Amino acid sequence: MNIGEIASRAGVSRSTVSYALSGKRSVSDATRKRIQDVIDELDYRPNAAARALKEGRTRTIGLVIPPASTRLTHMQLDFVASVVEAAARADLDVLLSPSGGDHDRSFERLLSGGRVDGVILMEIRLEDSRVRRLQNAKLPFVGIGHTARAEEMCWIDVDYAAVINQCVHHLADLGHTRIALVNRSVELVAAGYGPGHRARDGFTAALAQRGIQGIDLECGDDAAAGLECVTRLLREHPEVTAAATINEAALPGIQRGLEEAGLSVPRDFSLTGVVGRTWAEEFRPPLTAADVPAQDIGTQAMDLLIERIANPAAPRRNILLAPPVSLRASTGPARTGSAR
Amino acid sequence: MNIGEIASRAGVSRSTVSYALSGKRSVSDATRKRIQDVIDELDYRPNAAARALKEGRTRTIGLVIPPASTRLTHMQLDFVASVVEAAARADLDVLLSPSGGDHDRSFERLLSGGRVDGVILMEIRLEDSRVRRLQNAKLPFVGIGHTARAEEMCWIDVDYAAVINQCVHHLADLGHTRIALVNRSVELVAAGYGPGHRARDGFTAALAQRGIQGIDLECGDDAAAGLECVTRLLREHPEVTAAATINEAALPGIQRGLEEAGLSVPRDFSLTGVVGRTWAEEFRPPLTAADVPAQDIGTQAMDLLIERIANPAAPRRNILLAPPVSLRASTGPARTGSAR
DNA sequence: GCGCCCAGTCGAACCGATTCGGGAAACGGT
DNA sequence: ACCGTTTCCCGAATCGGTTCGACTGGGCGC
Repeated sequence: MNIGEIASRAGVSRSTVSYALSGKRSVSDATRKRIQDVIDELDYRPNAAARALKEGRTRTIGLVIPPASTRLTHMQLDFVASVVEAAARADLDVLLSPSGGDHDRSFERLLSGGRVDGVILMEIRLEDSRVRRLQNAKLPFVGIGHTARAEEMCWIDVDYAAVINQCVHHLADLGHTRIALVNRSVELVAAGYGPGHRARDGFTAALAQRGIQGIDLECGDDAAAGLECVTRLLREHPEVTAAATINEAALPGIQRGLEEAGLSVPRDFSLTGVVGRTWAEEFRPPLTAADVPAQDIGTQAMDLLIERIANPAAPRRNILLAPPVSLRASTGPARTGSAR
Repeated sequence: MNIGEIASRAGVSRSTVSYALSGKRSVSDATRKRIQDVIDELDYRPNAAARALKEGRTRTIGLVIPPASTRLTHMQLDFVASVVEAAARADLDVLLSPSGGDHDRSFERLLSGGRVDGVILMEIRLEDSRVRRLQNAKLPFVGIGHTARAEEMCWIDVDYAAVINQCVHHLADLGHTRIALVNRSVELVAAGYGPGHRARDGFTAALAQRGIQGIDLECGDDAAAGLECVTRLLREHPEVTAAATINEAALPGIQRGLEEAGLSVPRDFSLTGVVGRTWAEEFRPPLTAADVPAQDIGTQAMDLLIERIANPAAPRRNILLAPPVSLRASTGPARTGSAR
């Protein structure tokens, strides 16, 4: 059932049906009604592929998420949800592409013409071949995160350096002098994952500013790794009394590791994170954390993309967010003396 | 840049380029190489819309998720992730449609021709207009969950009745004689949400079998509602010593409510859930729960859909899973006497 | 009464691929 | 030398929409 079928049943030409539907030229009320009746009767819907082919756009955007093997964190999930919601508000559809590496067929398909009008890219590395490939394909895109050359693309990102810097200062204010940074996985950091590097920069800068010492740790992106990481930390560096982390997935494991070591948070050990507000509040105890406005980020990324699709030649805007640290129950004064 | 451009640069016809790419007819090695060189040089990719139009399929499936306003539970997220992963393995793309109600434009778009080859539907209600609309549109689909008439569609589902039944028997075995069921939200249950109704059925059946009494509660789908719900439960029914729930989103609130009431799990109060294994193990204390194999469900749903797309006339298969209850640390013997 | 404009409609071209029928050349067998 | 195959390639039709140019008739101003 196509537009020709509707046209012949309504006794008009195909173009008239098209104009009746789009309203781009006037059609008499009588004709419009006749056409609408036929459409309702047959439950006709225009073919999206044909329309996309002719119009040269699909009203669909691609969302590149971390590969399926890694579980999404709450924050990433909030990104995805808010992008999807923002897209729905703009009457756009979202095509999901789980791809991190260079050779993902799913990403490859995204690049082909007539598939999506634009792309939102997550989990960007400092050097990321996907950026160049999107540029080559002349596909408008926006990053949640950015590469080493900030000006080469349009993005919105969390200022991990500033955020971790604040966390360390907060812990130092509480009297902690030996602080650990629990980073993302060693593979990810080695691959040049931006937040990992920037968090480390903010960490070492803050340590220097306060004249204190820190331990810099990578940790796998799941609870088991968090448990193993914190256990090792407590064994090898018993002097450490606080940790700052950007690794949300490891937090439940860190929590359990402290518990198993007989340490109470925040009495014996202080912990800060970089997570969404809801999750920080559900954490036991509620987590002192930089509350990342994940919803806003997704929405704004979508806005940037829509703007970029409408006008690809416009200057590339960047948005850097440094959410303040919200004090909750997971940080407290450093224990004096050798309580442990 | 289209196939004609490639053809003229390589000095062949458009059809030859097409055959060189698809391999559906033989092309001489020399010609193929010439064409490939041009393609590599220009970084040509066939237009997906044109291909979809001609071939009559898109190699894309639609995934209907709960509307964006509701946060996905871990289990739902696992469904989504595993569907996406299974799709990627089959070289299919996934189009996300956040829609629950009857008038979602996003769902409406999914029904139009040339958009997706099939659909996976989540959060199905006992009477769900989307099922009929998909049938009318002659779009192959598979439900994760099912309607009141099991035979009208192809689905895979968790047997909530059996699972809750088992949970109640487990609690009764431990000596609990006053047990609560924490269901999903009152709106969802009123709207005929299947798992809500089936859980209640399994609950009342088990109570009758054991000759004990229960409290049947609806609870909103978030932590705040869980907190409020359990607080009310403890106030109005202080004799209750255990709860079974299918409401994953409420669990953190339930946990906090018990804590605030000074009750320790499982010493003073036992709790069972229906959640994914990973999350059950991360819960504090680890949750006695029916471990829903969410990954498998997503994968199998995808398999069912692929089968259904290949052969729409095949009989509609149904899969009902009743994962056994894994005993963890959140359930224990009922306290005797009036400990509270 | 004449010319003009506008609303309403149609026919045809076009978007960029796939695919079928057929033709030319090469090749092998007798 | 002739005929039948096979190999390789081309041209044209097709998928289902959108859109441009053109045509028709009615209303209006002068």
